[in-house]
Amino acid sequence: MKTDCQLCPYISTAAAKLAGCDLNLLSDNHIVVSFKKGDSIIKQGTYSTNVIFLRKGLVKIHITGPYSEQIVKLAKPPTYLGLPTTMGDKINQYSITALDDTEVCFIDMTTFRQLLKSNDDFAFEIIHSLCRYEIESFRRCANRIQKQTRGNLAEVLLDMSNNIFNSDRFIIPLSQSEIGNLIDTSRESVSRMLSELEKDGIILMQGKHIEIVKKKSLELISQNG
Amino acid sequence: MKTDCQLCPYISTAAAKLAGCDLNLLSDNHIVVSFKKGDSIIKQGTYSTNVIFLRKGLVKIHITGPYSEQIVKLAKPPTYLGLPTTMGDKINQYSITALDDTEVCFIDMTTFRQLLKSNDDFAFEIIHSLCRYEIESFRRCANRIQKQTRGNLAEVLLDMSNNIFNSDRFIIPLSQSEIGNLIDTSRESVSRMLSELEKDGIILMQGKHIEIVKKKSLELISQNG
DNA sequence: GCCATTTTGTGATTTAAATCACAATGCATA
DNA sequence: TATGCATTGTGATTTAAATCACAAAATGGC
Repeated sequence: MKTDCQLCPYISTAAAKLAGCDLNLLSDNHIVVSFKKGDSIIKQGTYSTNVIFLRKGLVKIHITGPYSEQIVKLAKPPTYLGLPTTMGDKINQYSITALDDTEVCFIDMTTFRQLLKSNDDFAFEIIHSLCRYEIESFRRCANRIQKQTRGNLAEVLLDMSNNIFNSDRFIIPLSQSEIGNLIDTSRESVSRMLSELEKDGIILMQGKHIEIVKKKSLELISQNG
Repeated sequence: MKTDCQLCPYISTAAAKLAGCDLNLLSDNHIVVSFKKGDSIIKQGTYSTNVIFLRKGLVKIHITGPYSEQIVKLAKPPTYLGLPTTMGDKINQYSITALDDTEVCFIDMTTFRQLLKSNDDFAFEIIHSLCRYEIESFRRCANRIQKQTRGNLAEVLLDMSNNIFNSDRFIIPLSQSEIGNLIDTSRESVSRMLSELEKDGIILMQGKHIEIVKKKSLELISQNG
């Protein structure tokens, strides 16, 4: 399905810098695709010539580690995905899987490069966001390594609440195994710690439904360990 | 000290894409500065309006974590440093410290942006390298988390041998505490494991001088442990 | 060359969290 | 609605590695 990018409510900061014919070029050279929860959007090791723009939904980025699959981070709209792949050797260096019903634009790489060439502001925005990702990833790594499991779990819950769902009540989009994988701990530990948090009245859980009751306490745990 | 970038033996892949007057612009708007081992090149939290090009030497990038200073990675020439800072809010988001006598170019941010504008290939090279950094950082994080200490230590030694010094004999540019910090383990564990590796005849150590004797074994440990 | 400071080596003890084991619950779909 | 598979909860045990404690070396400045 082609769409007119002029009218797109999900248009990215970078694409917003594109005017007239550049935007038409983008309109003419992309396809919107829907994915259902659990669907694989890109798969590590496969070939790709598209940049992906995540316009709606939620995804996880995961990579094959020395022993097992490792979730690197969650990504929410609006964001470009798969840039490293298309810029480099065209082989996907990581996988992206939908955690929820998701819509993405597949943008032809040649088009994308053309836009970078013809529009400095667009290029600058892309560089800007890549730089932000780098800092985020430094920070995330330092946190995960230095904090204990309790702190990391608290941080993930806060991240979901503050940045992804913008609400204190939401449905956790990951299984406990996946959370464990994301914060580098075992499924059992996640289970135990969620129980503890509930026992302490900090959160309320009902299946995957969660409510953060004492956000301040959770923030303290996130900061102190 | 200003230098003519035309003649620079350390010119970056990106800058190599610049022709004539663009290269003169770069020549006129940068300063080469030398740092001695241990000197701080940029310090987290301070203000900066320069991009840094690492032309000679070796540096560590480190960030203030929730508990302690964390070494994120080592960087060797040729590479740009501090891009995220200058692209974003101008406050350094991490520190860079020389591990050896080092030479860097301070490039004025306005100049750098101008080059990005006027030369697509330059911009594309920058984007390309930022993408590579992102993938590397995903990979590094997955490795550190999944491997046990032995494996991570082996990997760092191999990285130094293969990518930094291009030799099986070199002088370790970090203290054991710093290595511990880099691979997320304690100083004592690093000491113990280096001793073990030596006892097993895999490496030979004399102070900070190290020789990798059985590289194959070290690679096996890096992969499996 | 001497002294202070930093770095390293190694044993003993503690600890956070993994792993194992198994039951219970939820969920999807045939 | 029944059947099977994936997810979750919780106790018991094991384990890798941190921490503590102290001595020995090495390094650097004066």
